[in-house]
Amino acid sequence: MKKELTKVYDPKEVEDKIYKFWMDNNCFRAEVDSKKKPYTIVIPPPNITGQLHMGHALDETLQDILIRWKRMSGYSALWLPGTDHAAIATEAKIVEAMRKEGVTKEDLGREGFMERAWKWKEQYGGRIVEQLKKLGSSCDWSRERFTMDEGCSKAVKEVFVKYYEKGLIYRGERIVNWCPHCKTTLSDAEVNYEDQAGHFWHLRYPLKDGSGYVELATTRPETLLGDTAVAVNPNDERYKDIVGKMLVLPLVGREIPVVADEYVETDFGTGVVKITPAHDPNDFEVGKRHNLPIINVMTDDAKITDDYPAYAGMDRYEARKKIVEDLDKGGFLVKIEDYSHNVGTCYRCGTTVEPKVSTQWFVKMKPLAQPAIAAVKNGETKFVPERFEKTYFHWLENIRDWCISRQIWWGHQIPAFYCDDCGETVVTKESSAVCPKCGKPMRQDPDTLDTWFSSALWPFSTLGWPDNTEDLKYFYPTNTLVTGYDIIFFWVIRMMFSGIENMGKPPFDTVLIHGLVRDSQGRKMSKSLGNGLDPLEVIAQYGADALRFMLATGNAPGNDMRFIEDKVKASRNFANKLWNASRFVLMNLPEDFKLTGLPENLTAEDKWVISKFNTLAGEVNQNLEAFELGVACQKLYDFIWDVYCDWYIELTKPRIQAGGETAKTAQIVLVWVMEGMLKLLHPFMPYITEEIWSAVSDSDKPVMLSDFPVFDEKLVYKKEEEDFGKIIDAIKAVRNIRSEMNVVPSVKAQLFIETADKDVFKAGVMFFEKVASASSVEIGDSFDIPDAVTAVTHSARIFIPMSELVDKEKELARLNKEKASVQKDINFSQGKLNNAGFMAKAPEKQIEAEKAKLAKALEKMEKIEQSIAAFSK
RNA sequence: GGGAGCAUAGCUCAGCUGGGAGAGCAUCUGCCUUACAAGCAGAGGGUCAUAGGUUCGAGCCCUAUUGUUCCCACCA
Repeated sequence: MKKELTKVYDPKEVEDKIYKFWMDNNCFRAEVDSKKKPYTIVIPPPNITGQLHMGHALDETLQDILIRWKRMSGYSALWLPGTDHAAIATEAKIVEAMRKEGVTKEDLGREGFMERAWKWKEQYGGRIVEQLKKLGSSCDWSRERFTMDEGCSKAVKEVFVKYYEKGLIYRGERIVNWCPHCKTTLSDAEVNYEDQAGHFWHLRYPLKDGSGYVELATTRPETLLGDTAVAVNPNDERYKDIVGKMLVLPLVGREIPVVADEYVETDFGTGVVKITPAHDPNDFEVGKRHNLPIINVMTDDAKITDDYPAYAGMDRYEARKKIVEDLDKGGFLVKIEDYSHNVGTCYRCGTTVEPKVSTQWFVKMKPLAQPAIAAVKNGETKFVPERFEKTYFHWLENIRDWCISRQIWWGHQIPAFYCDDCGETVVTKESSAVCPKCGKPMRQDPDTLDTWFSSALWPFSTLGWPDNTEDLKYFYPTNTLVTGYDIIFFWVIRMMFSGIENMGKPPFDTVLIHGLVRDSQGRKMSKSLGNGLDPLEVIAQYGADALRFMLATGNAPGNDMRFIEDKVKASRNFANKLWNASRFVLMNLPEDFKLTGLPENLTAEDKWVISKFNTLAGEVNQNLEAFELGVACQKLYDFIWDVYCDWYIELTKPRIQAGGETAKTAQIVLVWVMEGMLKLLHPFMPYITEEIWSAVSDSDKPVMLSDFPVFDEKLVYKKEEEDFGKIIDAIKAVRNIRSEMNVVPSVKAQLFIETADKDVFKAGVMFFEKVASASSVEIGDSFDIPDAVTAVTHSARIFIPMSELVDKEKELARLNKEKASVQKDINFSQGKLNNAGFMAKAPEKQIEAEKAKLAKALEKMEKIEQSIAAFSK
């Protein structure tokens, strides 16, 4: 029944096969099951345009670890997958592809374009999904969703209409962020600010009455065309007299007033600001306060309009050059300074954003933000790590209305209809509308919604909302949202208020935030730097388990991490180690072996390893509960490598050789602990654990559906752990001395163990022979062996008679050095125990531990002194 | 201008609610010991950025400083 495993673990041979096995057996499917508690994660839907990158790999790994753990812990665990239509990004990609064929959007028309876009989606939208599978992601693919599928679209319309009716969505003329390249508006979150080197042009505008000039400075001289005022601070004595006077706008000749506004800072520049309400957010506000006209001077692609023939058709930067030239010629240019300032750019294409006044749809944020703030304040939803709550609060407390209309076609078309005759507006879930006033068919708003409008609904739209489905009732609110700190603004916040507003409950109880995966030098991975590492290539080389384990290990929540190939190698080696351990176990089992349970006749080392395993199980659960996945990884690594492989397996070798009952027991414990390790490790390394499980376990269930081990009071063997620790200490002491003396393992030596724990050590004799190179072992109350080296532990003195190798002086020096070290320990412990403050205030447990330490040290000291005395004779 | 993170072994990083500092890699010394050389056994290496403070006790808590990274913000 047990099958042979190859000598080296080859992930390529295993991964696809195992994934198919899981899929074929419907292992990822989560059912609505009233007998179980639900545990839900919705995937941050990757863009259909996307390629899997390391950020995804980290994100998916963390989610898969959690979902597999919960699934094994008896929850009905749903990991709901899907993709995002990524409005602007996708449209840009399609348009680009069309451009290469010489086709434009206009050529195809809206319907033709959409048809093409859907085709593109069918062709490429599944690619990222297939890539996710390579990681081992245990998503319930039967529930896969897409932000533009029928259900999500229905949810979007429902929400839009509801918000509109509640006054939470409105249409209005505002200044918005406009990308002249993508030719669409952007939300505030989609604008990146970067410091750019520029100039400060000092200009002067003549007073109409000819009494002189006003000097001001600007970073954007081309906006002069749209100036409708000049502003000064009302308290600025210098300009008191000219407030209310008229100026003549250079080059244009328009007459504009000087207004007084608090917004102007007296001590910046000349204390005079030109006001261009159509092309600057602040100026727009000033304009509103002073009832200034709004003059748009640019087209959608940021060229000067035909209203200014001298500059018409010029790009804004060309126009800037020309205008400065003309100003200079006209004597309006005073000076040019170098200046660096913050410029908003499009998050997608990097083009400098042009603030622009236009009529758009907005979500009123204040009423939505308040409950979202409250939900985190009162602990309904918590962030891990907690510090990200500050970011969350700060953003929500300062939020402005959300511009949601986009001038592109790929997305959810805004469900608003206009009557071209009477101007009536109707917002409806229906796909067409007739004007309630004039009875004529209405025209739908051509704009589409911000892509985040639909992702905001993801935690409930994917569960069937607005229908009250079984899924929705059972799985909502979801539990853990796992995402990078870089999209808290875009997504987490919007899901929070959407969930609260539409479902009455926040969409998740925990937001687990992770950092970025950087390259080995700490730089952000990016296409332009070409330093991105393809997770699929890493998987091909080292295996998905190795990549996952590397990403999960040593990564604290919220912190960035570097991708270091050596770490992947270390994880790969770990997988191989486990693989070989399982090979050892398998090749030492009888044909008819069947694991039934732990037998009565466990030895000290059996109980030692079982007890340690039990501790591990408890800790791993605790760590996962606290989202300390990296710590859990480390503990698993240490146990499997050090405790199980380096110690326990070695200890079973002499027993298996001996045969009989002790061999049988060893075999059972080997398999029992192995199965437990496979279960504990499975969420982290799903493939290899499943593969080994299929060879080792008699269970008819895959390991991914087995029960996750938990701490078990019955498996605590304190006494045996301690006893066996004495043997380990002694073995280490012997090895240490032999190694220091450069004695090769093939040279065996007699050991005489002087100890009060004779029974404990008697049980360990074969181990000294096997792993401490002993030719024979004698145990007694006291020995007197001249010219022997002594290894000393707190529980034993071990004589190693190797007179030909012993250098008396060196040996004395070694013993004295050890004595000094133990003396230090004694002093330290005594110092503490003699400290009245410590004795009075430290917890009882701490004091007991200190006393125990001191006792051990004193025992050891006594033995060292005996050895020194004997040796000095 | 506001806010946050980070600073621990040569390198990359862990270190949970404060109880004598850990891992991987690298270095050094031995070992092909029939699961594994992607391995085994040992060793060396840290004033936990600096200065104060709280505490019986500080890598961990508080304050300041320095360096560094990032986020937010309408100074034209």
